[in-house]
Amino acid sequence: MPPEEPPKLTLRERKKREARRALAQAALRLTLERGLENVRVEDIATEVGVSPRTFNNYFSSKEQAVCSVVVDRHEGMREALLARPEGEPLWTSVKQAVLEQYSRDGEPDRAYVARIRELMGQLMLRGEFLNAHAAVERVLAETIANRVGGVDHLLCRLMASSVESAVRVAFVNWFTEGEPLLPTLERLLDELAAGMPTLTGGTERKPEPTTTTPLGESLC
Amino acid sequence: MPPEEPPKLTLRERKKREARRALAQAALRLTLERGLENVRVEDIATEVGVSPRTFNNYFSSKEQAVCSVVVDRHEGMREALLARPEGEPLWTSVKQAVLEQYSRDGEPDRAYVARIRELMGQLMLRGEFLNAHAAVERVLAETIANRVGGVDHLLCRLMASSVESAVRVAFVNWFTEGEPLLPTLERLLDELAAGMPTLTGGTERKPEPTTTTPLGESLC
DNA sequence: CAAAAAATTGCGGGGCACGCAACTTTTTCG
DNA sequence: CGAAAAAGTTGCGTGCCCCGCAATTTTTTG
Repeated sequence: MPPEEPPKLTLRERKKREARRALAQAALRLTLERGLENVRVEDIATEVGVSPRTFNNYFSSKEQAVCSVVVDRHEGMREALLARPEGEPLWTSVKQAVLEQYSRDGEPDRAYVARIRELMGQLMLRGEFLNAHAAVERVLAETIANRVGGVDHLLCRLMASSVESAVRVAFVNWFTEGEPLLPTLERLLDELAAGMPTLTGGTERKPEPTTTTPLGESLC
Repeated sequence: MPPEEPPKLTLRERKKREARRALAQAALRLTLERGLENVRVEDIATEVGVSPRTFNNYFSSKEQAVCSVVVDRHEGMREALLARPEGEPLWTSVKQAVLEQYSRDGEPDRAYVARIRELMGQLMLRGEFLNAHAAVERVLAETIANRVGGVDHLLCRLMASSVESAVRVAFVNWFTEGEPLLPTLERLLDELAAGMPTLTGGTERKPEPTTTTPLGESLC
C-alpha cells in the first residue's frame, strides 16, 4: 500500500518526534495532576506505552521532560522575529514577536494557573525551567544578531537575556497576582527599551566615569 | 574557663554555619578538581569529617552545595546597594553595588577559569546555578524597591532581573572568551540604563540577514 | 529480500535522597 | 551543679533514578 502522503520526514523521524511529544505531554499532565514527587518515570512510560528505559532515551530526567514544552517555544520565537518587516525598529520587532508568541494560547483558566504556580514551588523544576529559558534566550540572541547584521554579539545576548527577564517577570506576576499577561509584558518591554525611566526618575545624568576597581575578577 | 569573647551567636549556631561552609567549600573544591560526576556525596562528607547522612541535613543535593557560594553573594549585594548615598541616581547605585560585589576576589588564573567553564558544561549545575541567581535576583528586587520607596514592584523586579541578566552575560563572556569581567559588566549595565541604543538606535536598519542561521541548538 | 542502521527493551549496578529511630551534644532551668 | 529538654548527628533501610551494555525488534537501504 503506497503512502498517501510522502512526508519530508522519514517514518523513523516522525515516530521519534511523536514519542518525544507524547512523553513530554504525559509528564506534564501527570505532574500537574499529582505533583512531581508522585510521578515516577515508570508512570510516564506506562502512560505512553513504552518501557521506562526508553523514557531515558529521550529525556535524561523527569524534570527535563516536563519543561520541554518551554523549550519548544523557541522555534516559534525565531520565526516570529524573522517574519517582522525589514525596516521596523528593532525594539518594535522584538516586542511584537514576543507578544505574538505569548498570545497564542488564550488566557488560561484559573485552576490551571494554580497548578502551575504550585509547580514552581517544586525546586527541582525551577532549575530545569530556568535552564529551558536559557535555551530560548540563546536562540533569541542568535536571531537578533542575525536581524541586525551580527554587529555586537555581547549586546545581542544582553538584549535577548533582558527580554527573557521581562517575560519571566510578567509571567510570574501573572500567575501569582492573576493580572493579565500581555498588557504587563508590553509595558515591561517598553520600559526596557527606555532604560526604565519610570524607576530611575527619567532624568538620567552622566554619573562620573565611575572609578571602580577595574582589575579584579570574580569567582564563580 | 570563661569565654574570652561572648559571641552573639550561640555555640550551636556557630558550629552549624561552620559545618555548612566547610561542606560547600569541600564540594566546590572537589568538583573543580575532578568534575561533578566524580565526586560522591560520601567524598564531600569524608573531607569534612562528617557522615554522608549529615551532608544531606545541610544540602539536599551535591549541586546545591556547589552553588551555595553564589547564593551567599546576595547578602553582600544588599548591603552594598543600601550603602550607596541617598541622592545618587538609581542606575549609578546599582551599577556601583554590582561592580563592587564582583570585584571582591582578585586574580582569576587561567586554569581556574578553564575549570569553571568546564563545570558549566555540566547541565546538572546549570539548573542549580540559575536557581541561585534567581535567589539573588529576588533580594536585589527587594532592595531596589526599598531604595526607591516601594513604588512599582513589578518594575523593581524587572530591573533586578535585567541587571542579573547583564551579570550572567558578562560572566559567560568572561569564561568563554576570556575577556575581563568588570569592564564588560560596566558597559552592559550602561547599555541597559540607556535602553540598548547601540543596538536599536543610531542606524535603525540592517537588512540582509545573511542567512547564516545556525539551526541546531546544542543543548536540551 | 537481505544486510545495515537505528530504536526499544530488560537487566544490573552505582548512587542519591530521605524517613526513622537511636545516640550524642548543647542549652536551659530548678 | 545536674537533670531534663532541645537540637544535631549517625547508621540503616527503602525506593527511586540514571545509565551502560547487550540482545532483540523495527525501519531503511541497496
